[in-house]
Amino acid sequence: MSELRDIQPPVFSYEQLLFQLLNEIGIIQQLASTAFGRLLPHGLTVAQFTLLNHCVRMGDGKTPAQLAELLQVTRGTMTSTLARLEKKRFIRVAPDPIDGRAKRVFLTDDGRAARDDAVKAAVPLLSQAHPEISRDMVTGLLPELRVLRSWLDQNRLA
Amino acid sequence: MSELRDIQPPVFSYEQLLFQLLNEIGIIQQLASTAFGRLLPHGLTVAQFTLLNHCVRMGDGKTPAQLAELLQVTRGTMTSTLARLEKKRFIRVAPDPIDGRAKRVFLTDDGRAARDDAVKAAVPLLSQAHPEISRDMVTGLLPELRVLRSWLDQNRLA
DNA sequence: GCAATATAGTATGGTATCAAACTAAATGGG
DNA sequence: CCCATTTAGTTTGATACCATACTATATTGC
Repeated sequence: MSELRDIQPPVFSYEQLLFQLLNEIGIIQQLASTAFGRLLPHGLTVAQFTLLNHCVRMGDGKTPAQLAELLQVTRGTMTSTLARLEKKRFIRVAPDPIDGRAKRVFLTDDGRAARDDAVKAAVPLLSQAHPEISRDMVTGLLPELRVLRSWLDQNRLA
Repeated sequence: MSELRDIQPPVFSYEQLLFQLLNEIGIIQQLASTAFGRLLPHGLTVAQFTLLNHCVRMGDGKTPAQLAELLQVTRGTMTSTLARLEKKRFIRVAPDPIDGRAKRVFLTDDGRAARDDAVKAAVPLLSQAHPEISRDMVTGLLPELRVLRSWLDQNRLA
């Protein structure tokens, strides 16, 4: 049936495919983060949890500017998220003793506990994905998505 | 050097890996959509473009409820996006002749043109990803991410 | 030293988003 | 037929986010 002369050019251009990919990623993000947000305890939002989680896993004591950079949000957004977490007493913000412009962000015991609660609440949801989303699929996707993220990161097109 | 008894258990649990994956996806979404949003013409936002794009590609005349479902946002969000697009005269919203509760959403010529302009503006950005993000990588990722999206979609955990 | 520049953080205004509460219209079971 | 329930859409209040413009402190070049 199929002959050499029947080979068709790609139906989608590279740009169309990449656009579809980013679209798919956008919807996944939306679904995952609303589902996750719904089960977070202590009135935490996804953004707030992300910050607490970062401090637990990567260590606290960073400046707001560093956190904004690492979590890929603007400094204005970080100002707002930090203020909300501080009001909940989940973090403490202290002036930097050396640089008069800067501040330093520290976890409180309550913050650490809230983060642990949130992790506990999330595990059952994540577990449900198995076996439809296999471990191999996840480990296969991760490095490729890291390449994509890293490219976007470098070509910040700002 | 390496012996059978040296085989280690997985360093990360399935849940941790999946969480990392969703995290990566979240950051990619953030970076891509801010970059994309910056170059959209006619004061379009990503959400507004997404709606116009859907109407061009999948046909117009749908109800707000259908659009909300298809684009994975709440009806409240759709109400807001439709109002903004209507104010720009990029869509027209008409009452459904049969169902007195419903409305129908139609593209205007201006809306179609604005969407085309936006696509033209986006292509150079997407092209820049080549060859770091290969076509094969994109075509490889797409079906797997569709599986993930589809799982999230079905288990809406709502 | 000091003026120009860079960097840290904040404030403002606008869009997107959700959840929850609401109105109006359709549908279905006595 | 009518009341209860469902469905379509809107409104409100809150958070997140960006862009832009601003203040204050540091750094650098001369």
